[in-house]
Amino acid sequence: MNRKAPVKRARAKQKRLSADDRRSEFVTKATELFAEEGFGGGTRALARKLGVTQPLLYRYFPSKDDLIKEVYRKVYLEPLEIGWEKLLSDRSRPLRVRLQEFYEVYTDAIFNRKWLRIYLYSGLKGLDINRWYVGMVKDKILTRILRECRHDAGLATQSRPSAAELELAWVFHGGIFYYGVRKYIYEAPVLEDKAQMISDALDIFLAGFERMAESATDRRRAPVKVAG
Amino acid sequence: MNRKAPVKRARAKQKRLSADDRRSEFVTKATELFAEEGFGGGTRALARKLGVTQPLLYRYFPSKDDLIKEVYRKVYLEPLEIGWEKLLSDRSRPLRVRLQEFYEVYTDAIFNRKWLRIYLYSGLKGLDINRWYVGMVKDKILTRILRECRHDAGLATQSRPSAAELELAWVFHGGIFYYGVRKYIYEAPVLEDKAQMISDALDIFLAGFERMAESATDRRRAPVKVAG
DNA sequence: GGCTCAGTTTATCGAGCGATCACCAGAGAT
DNA sequence: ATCTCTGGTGATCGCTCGATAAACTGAGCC
Repeated sequence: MNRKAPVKRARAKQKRLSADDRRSEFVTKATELFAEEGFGGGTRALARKLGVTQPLLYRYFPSKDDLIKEVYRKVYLEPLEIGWEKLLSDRSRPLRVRLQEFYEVYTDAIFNRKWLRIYLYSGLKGLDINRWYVGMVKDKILTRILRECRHDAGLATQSRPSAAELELAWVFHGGIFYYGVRKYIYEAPVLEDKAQMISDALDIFLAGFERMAESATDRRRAPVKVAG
Repeated sequence: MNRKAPVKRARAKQKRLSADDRRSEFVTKATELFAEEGFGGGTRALARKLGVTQPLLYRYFPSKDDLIKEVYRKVYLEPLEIGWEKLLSDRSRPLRVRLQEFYEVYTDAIFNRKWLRIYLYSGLKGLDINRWYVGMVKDKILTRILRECRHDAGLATQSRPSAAELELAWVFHGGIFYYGVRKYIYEAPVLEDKAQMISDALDIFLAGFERMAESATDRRRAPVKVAG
């Protein structure tokens, strides 16, 4: 399977890669191309990026759509490699520190032009994988964060967070996410210190959570349909 | 200029609209089409939506690109019709109330599938008009909000907000914006009471601003490069 | 050397795209 | 009734797209 060093490396014009290498090269360059041009990017432009001809693509993928699916898989699964559970749930460390570190590594993983653009393009296509990712963020990140917050505040542990809590977490999460969009999609000037931005966002989120927890039963304004 | 009621209305197949009507019909339907399909949407599909033939488009627009520009103009200028300045700067009303109302009418204007999708598509194309809009949000909304916040907190009025303040406001604004994205782009379930979401986001933003104002000089964590 | 097999290219197809041009048709003025 | 002006159509051009089929080529094996 693994091609073993063909001895004569670095030829002038290296053609004839191993099947595995060529295939992953297609996926990599396709990710770059689609990130810039959208999924309307052409197979000929892609081939040009690899220095090969266009029909070669069809030796490795039955259709352009299959290539796109592979790009999705790679992009969406990449940032999941970090050990989220451990980071967020390790109660031997202060909550504040855990959250700070989690969002630093999470944004390290997704705050780049390639990831964000592919994510937005696929979101606009309304694909299932996008919905899956959003659900994953909700279940694996936000719900977990809220559980830790409740524990930290000495509140009863709920199996699922309330809708209001979840929305609070979403607005917090979305605010951080939008920082990446401003920087890498809109290319607008942002506060360069990302860790500081996260820290400030955390400050107000945690303060907001405490406040919500304190006034859980005696909300100043009319409560809506919040259960309990 | 103004076509005067052609008397015989409501024909079975109303062809032959006035030039003005047909032109704006093209823009309207093109907005819908491009919102769904992206700007790669075809001129034939557009013509089909109007019930006319494709070459007719070129009686009204020199090229597809010109049509797209018109769509941009319409979409980006639409939400600007609200009287922002008055809403935000009317100091006879409590700040909290002003902010709540502003974000309610602002999100009423932009939280719909058409606007958000066109906005994201054009943002991905990296067009000048998008940068212009982001700068406008910064100057006309966030800067103004921060000025009112500083006034409300009894702080000295600055000509321009600090980078940290601005980032705080951006994260807040982005969090609200992302609510719209979740609802209309990702079509994910959201807390349906939009006003409540805004209210909660405002709570934590205002609390965060106060906190930042209080501890402006004696930050608990190591200050970074914040001026002053 | 000659065979084989896998990676690559050349040539090409049919469909769809944006755009152009000559022509058509119907309402209003005369 | 006829003319005219203009909104609208039919046919088509050149190009690019995704995809296919057949031919080519070079490394490994006998």
